[in-house]
Amino acid sequence: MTLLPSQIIEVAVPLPIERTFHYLVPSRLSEATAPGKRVLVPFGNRRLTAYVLAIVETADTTKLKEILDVLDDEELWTKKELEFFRWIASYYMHPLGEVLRTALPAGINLQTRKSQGNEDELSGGRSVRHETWFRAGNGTEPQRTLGTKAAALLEFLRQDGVNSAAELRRRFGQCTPQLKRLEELGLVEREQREVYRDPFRNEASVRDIPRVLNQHQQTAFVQISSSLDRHEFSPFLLHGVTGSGKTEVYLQAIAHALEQGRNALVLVPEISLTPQLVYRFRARFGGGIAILHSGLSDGERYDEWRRIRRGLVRIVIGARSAIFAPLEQIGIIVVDEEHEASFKQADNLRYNARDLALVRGQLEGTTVVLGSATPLVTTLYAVEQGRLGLLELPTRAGGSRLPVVETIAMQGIKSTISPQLHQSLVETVAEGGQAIIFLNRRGFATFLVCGECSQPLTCPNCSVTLTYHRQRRQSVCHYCDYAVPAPGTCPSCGALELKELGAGTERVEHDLVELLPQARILRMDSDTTSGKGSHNRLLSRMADGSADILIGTQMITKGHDFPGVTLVGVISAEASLNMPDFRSSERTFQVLSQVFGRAGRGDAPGRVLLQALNPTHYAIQCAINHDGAGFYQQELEFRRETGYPPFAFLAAIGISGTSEQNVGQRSEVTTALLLQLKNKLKLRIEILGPAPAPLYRLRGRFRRQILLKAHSRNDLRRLITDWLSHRTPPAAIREMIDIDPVDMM
DNA sequence: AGCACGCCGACT
DNA sequence: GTCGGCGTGCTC
Repeated sequence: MTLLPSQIIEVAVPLPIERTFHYLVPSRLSEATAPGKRVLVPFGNRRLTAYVLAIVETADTTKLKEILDVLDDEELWTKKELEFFRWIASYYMHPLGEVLRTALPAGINLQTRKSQGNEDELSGGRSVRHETWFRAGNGTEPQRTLGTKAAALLEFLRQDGVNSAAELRRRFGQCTPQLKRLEELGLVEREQREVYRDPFRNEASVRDIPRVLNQHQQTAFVQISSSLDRHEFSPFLLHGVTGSGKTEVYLQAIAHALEQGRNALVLVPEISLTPQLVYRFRARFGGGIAILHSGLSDGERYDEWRRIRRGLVRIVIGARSAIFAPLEQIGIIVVDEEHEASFKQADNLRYNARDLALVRGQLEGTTVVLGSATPLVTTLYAVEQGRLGLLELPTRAGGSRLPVVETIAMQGIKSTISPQLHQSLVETVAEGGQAIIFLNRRGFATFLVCGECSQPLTCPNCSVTLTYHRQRRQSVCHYCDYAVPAPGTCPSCGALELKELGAGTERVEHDLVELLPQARILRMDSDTTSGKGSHNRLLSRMADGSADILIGTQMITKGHDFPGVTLVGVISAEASLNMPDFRSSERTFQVLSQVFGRAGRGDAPGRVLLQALNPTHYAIQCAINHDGAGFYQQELEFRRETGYPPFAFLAAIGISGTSEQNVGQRSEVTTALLLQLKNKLKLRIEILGPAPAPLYRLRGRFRRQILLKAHSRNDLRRLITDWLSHRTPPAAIREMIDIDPVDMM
């Protein structure tokens, strides 16, 4: 008797372990086993889901265990997709098993549980919903035993073919006994079909036809479609001012890909905020669209995933995680508003979907379109370097003008609302118009700024502005609890006058209620939109004219248009410049540009009043003058001088401890390590924030970020690999962000 | 991530 | 004399 050599497979487990593992496949399962499927494996004294990566030829067979089961009938991923996930795992230094788990819809995995004794049970694993369908069978009809309802049912099934139980019930009322009887007689047959829970089940769709493109749109479209015809990786930046008709270009480019028999993947920042975009896609293309976003239930998400996997979907629209959608034959990947920070996943696997779109596009040989009115500095640099093609839409499709922005220097003005803005608000409300007040700070808090040199009081440890607590007469750092008594003089220039600045939305609301007691005022920020649907409720109150003034944070710059708004006020436009982030000027420029774009959307150009203590910063000036080119030029100059991206590579490394008690110890180890690395590798190391004590308690899990900067990708990689191979490495050092993968192409 | 093994303080 | 803290190491 010859013993067949057992099949050996390589698997990844969804645990923070870098290694992969080998298992034996018993012959009864060898047929069913394939790369891209999940298997149930014994692991330690547990059992868990593992992902089959490959069938391997040789391995040390001595201490291998056998897999227990194969969990999928069909492969979850293709070879190409597995390659993509391997790339991600290596690039973000994240265990492959965890990458694969995050790429899967929630709830699909079998949970790990104890396996002592025999009553241990498998939990988890999303159920597939089944529905019963009936068709006419070929049994012979008995005389007179069929009731009228049964006869009618049979007749209907013979005429109409296969029908679902739900449909039959809708037509014939309660008919289960009759169907059962017919089935016994062999006159009907029953089958089980999978149902896909459709989140749009109840939405009627209106047809939408392609619009005539203007000259710029046409040029962009021609370039994209000819790149589609070439069937190779070609990345573009679609740089179009607000209202320039980027969406129409996407739609027609996607239509072209569909004509080629290829599919389209569309990434949007926050899909719940862009219902009109989804609506337009559905109106244009009808069915065959899958929508993936956070509002879906686990079941719906799983169903959409399966529809995509089975090729029932031609277009996938979704937020960042949609980059993992199991769509095959992709012709085009669109990343709308590519500059948006929400494309970054901020925990666990810290990927940037915008970057991954380029990587996937390269792996699959597709066209990639990054669209934005205010692209990332990095993106424009890539254009400059010839790594991205540039498509420009410099004019608004409707021909409306960008608004004229008036600046109000706040030097010497005590209140949060300047007299000019106050006056304009009074007039606007009196004329029955609406106004938006924008500021990028929540709450009531203030900080101290020198009236002479405009330097804010900052924390010596964390370089964030200190929050001024009026009652305590203290300035406090909300990161590290550093506190100083409110000083009488400016620490940088010695001037005597320090003023309170940086009022939040709450404070502005409070002040406006006092200034305009008659006006109906709304506030929209993350504090007022936490409830489900509250976001839409606020927006509709603005839309139907039952509010006069909307105060809000960045949130109001996204999603809905406000056609009734004739006045936009910007409070402390420079506040976001004080963030401890090398991109603070980039963010400021982007946000202000968006706010201004919002102002000019209606028929009238709209009026913008911009309040700032010191509006001379180039980010503010360029936004005011709608001078994108000027901003990018100056910003690149600044980046070059300071050695920030795109001229250097950055990684943020998180060190996490498991409990509050060992935090102190861990952070000491960490600091020592950091100093070693700094000296040994001559790397610049910037600490973004010292262990923020209040955060330990908040999160139960300590996390501290350290920004590592290297002058080449290899330096950075070596640095982190060295660190990881250190004898006693701090746990979980595997978070890399902000490395632009375009540079790899 | 779990979970076992292993070594030092206050308790039935 | 034990119970139990978390530090360290391993999982095919």
